[in-house]
Amino acid sequence: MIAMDKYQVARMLDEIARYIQLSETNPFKSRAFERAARRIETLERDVAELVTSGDLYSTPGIGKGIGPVITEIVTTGDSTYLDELRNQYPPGIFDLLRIPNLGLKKVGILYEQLGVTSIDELEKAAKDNLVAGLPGFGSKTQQKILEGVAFARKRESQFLLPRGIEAGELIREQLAAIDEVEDTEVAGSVRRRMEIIRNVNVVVSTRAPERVIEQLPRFVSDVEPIDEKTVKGIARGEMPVIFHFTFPEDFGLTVLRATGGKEFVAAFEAKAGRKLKATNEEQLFEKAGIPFVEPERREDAEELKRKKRPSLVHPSDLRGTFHVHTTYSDGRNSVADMLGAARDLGFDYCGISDHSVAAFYARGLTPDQVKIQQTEIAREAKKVAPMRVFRGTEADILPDGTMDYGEDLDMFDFVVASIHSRMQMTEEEMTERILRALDDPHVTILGHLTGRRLLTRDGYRIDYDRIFDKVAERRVLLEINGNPQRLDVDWRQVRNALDRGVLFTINPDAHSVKEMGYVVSGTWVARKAGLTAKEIFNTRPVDEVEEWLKKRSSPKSN
DNA sequence: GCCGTTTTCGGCCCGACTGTTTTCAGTCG
Repeated sequence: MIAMDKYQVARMLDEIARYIQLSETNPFKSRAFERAARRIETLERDVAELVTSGDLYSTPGIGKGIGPVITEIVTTGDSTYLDELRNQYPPGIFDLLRIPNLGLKKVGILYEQLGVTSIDELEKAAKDNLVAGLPGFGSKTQQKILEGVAFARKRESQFLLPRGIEAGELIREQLAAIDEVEDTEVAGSVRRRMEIIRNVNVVVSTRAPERVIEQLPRFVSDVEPIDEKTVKGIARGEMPVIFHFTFPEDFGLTVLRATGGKEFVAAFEAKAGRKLKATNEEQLFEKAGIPFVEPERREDAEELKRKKRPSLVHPSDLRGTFHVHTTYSDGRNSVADMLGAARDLGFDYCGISDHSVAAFYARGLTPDQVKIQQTEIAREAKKVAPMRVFRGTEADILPDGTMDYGEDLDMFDFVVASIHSRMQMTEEEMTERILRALDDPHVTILGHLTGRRLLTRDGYRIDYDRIFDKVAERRVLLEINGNPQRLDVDWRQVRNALDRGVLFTINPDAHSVKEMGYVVSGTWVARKAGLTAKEIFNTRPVDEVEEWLKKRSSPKSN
């Protein structure tokens, strides 16, 4: 028996489902595989044991078609069915899904009829006017495809921050193992924790740069010099890495310059007055007589003008969090697993909030299902005591601004109000919609303010001033959504919100145990905006939080 | 492909939007 965990099995079933969608006209066959994947994924027992015990076929959604596929995967680690499907299509066919409004059906047609297997080939076909004549396609679709190709190309040179952090730290470790390297630092936009980056900057302190440069091809490809102190390379075939070489006595200044931003560095150097020798940045600031400025606060020179430096919020300040999904809706892990993850983070409290019934696509819960979940939460809460557990929901703000669940929201300790539908309203309509939701006394937290998906789609347009004023007036918490694809609210808007009296909460919007770590990415936003612990609700002690939530859920106080 | 006190075939399936159609298919959240 090969050791396959349930997630590996589910991934293979999902891949089969995608291939079926490409080729089959019957949408229900692919959906059956997806359903089976979800079933396996949310299994409370070992998938291998399910197979050996013979209970596989009494599992809902698994019959004589999918059952043997799962059995083969679990016993051999492979699927001949999946291999056949893979052989029918070119590798990389799913790359085409990066074009907006291209789904599996259209990709299937493009491949079958025109032999299109890549974005380049798609662009050529569209330019040759071959796409417009296909069934289900027309001239507008062809035009949109060309726009989509341009969109995807632009995105190819941009990356979400975690990719840069991972690449930078890996290279840093590898460099540190070289004898001639005395010190290293990841700098640039990665160190400033910009949400979207174009490259990774690494500063290398050494007496023998040429000896280090010789070894760079071990970590990156396409190594080429930019100038005598700077070398460029490509990590993992996609991420540009810029190496800044320096002697140890100039390490401090080189790190500062390579970290940026331009405006900050210029103001710093003007203030320092001369080129300072320093083996690290702290020493550099000290010699310049300038209190240290955290890298996140260096987008402009404002911080240099300030007399007092705020102590930026740190992940260790967080004592708990809200907005955590479970297998009851679209999360990948059980209530017990998610609470365990919160406890492992050292939290004193955790709020569970699955989707509401209107979020059909995310398997939102009916009120009856909520009752069942709350019974389970109560049971699991005992096991993680003294950590406290709050029973919440991420309820949809409906298009008219009323809240999903209506008066049934009384069932919850807290309510995250979010928009998941009808996102193309005008700014005025969207603002009114959110303002109305904020007037509902059940609402505790306003979730992912703009609904943006970084590198994928812009958020909906809203009147920030009016919404922040209402959030403050209603004493609703404004979520800082820590999912690196969202990081919503944008850090550039935070100061405005703060000035209007808004209180924040850093939430992971976790859909798995691993994503509980998104509370850390949430602090990136807070820190870039200059927030301290006192402006973040979930740095408060659990008794205070419980009291606050109780007050909010009794309508009289509102 | 799965399912069935409406059981072996026909239904499964939310709702808005877009572009393609001339009544609907594909995409998205």
